[in-house]
Amino acid sequence: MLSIGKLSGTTGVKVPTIRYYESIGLLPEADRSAGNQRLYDLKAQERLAFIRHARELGFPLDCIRELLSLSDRPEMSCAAADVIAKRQLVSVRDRIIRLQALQQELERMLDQCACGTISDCKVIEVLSDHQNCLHSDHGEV
Amino acid sequence: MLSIGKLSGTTGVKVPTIRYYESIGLLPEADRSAGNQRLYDLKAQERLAFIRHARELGFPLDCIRELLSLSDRPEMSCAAADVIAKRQLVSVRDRIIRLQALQQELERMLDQCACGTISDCKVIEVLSDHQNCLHSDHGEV
DNA sequence: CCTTGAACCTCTAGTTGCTAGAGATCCTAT
DNA sequence: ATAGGATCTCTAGCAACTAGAGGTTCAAGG
Repeated sequence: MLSIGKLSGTTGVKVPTIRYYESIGLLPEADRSAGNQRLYDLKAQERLAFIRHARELGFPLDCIRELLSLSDRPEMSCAAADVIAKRQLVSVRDRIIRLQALQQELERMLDQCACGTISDCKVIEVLSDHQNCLHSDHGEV
Repeated sequence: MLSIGKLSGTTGVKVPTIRYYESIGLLPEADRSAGNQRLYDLKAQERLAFIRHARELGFPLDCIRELLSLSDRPEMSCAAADVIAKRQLVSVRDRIIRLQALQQELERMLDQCACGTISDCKVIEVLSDHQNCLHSDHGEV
């Protein structure tokens, strides 16, 4: 059985984050030592590693919650898991597209700037006047 | 002089967001009508458009605060504005790289999945076992 | 065995950039 | 004059944590 600190060490998830995951029910309530300190077994460790990996892949916590509950039902069809992953892929692709547009806009802005005074700074100018902008709608990134 | 609703209409920034910007000092306190309702002139409108455009380009509010204070000093060198924009460009590029790694990982995960039951679902498997993963560190996206 | 200090505990509050709602007031059009 | 939409202030909530206060427990060294 591992202490929360060791668990943190083996999974790379910070101690307060582990407690946070427990508090929102993503991890089950941990067993406690005589002195009320959390103790974790291998299963908890695997569950946390799963969460961490999914977080690294950008899945929001409620998707992870869903994926975890799916992984507890091995006999079910994996279509639901696929749907979640596909949704995530679409969102990642979308964010890439948007960010690439931003990148171009920022590059253009910087390329044009002769680096004189603020009054003829293209950075400020482009930001001030939407007409100078190639794109009309960026949306959230 | 425009009401907050009209200002919202012309700039595309939602009413509560405008009030929020005022509350955090990004916009100056607006003049008020006899009945205590906010009134905006052209200058306020321009300032808000600036903010909106910078937000669309992904600048965080404290960067925008800095850019706004720069734009108030037209005689200064625009080097500082360039630094902020370059920093933003670096961060955008970095996020693109990370997202592209995620995209590949998700694609690989989905490609491998034969869509049977959860027990042989590659999506769940990849998430469960970091060894199945091409990338070791994704960091925040 | 005792002490020291690191690790742990709970709890609250802060972060970023808003958004949603309650309950009251104002303004405009009929 | 009144109906309704728009505005006002204020609080609370969202994601996904992070930071800090103030107190307890554990493990290693003397």
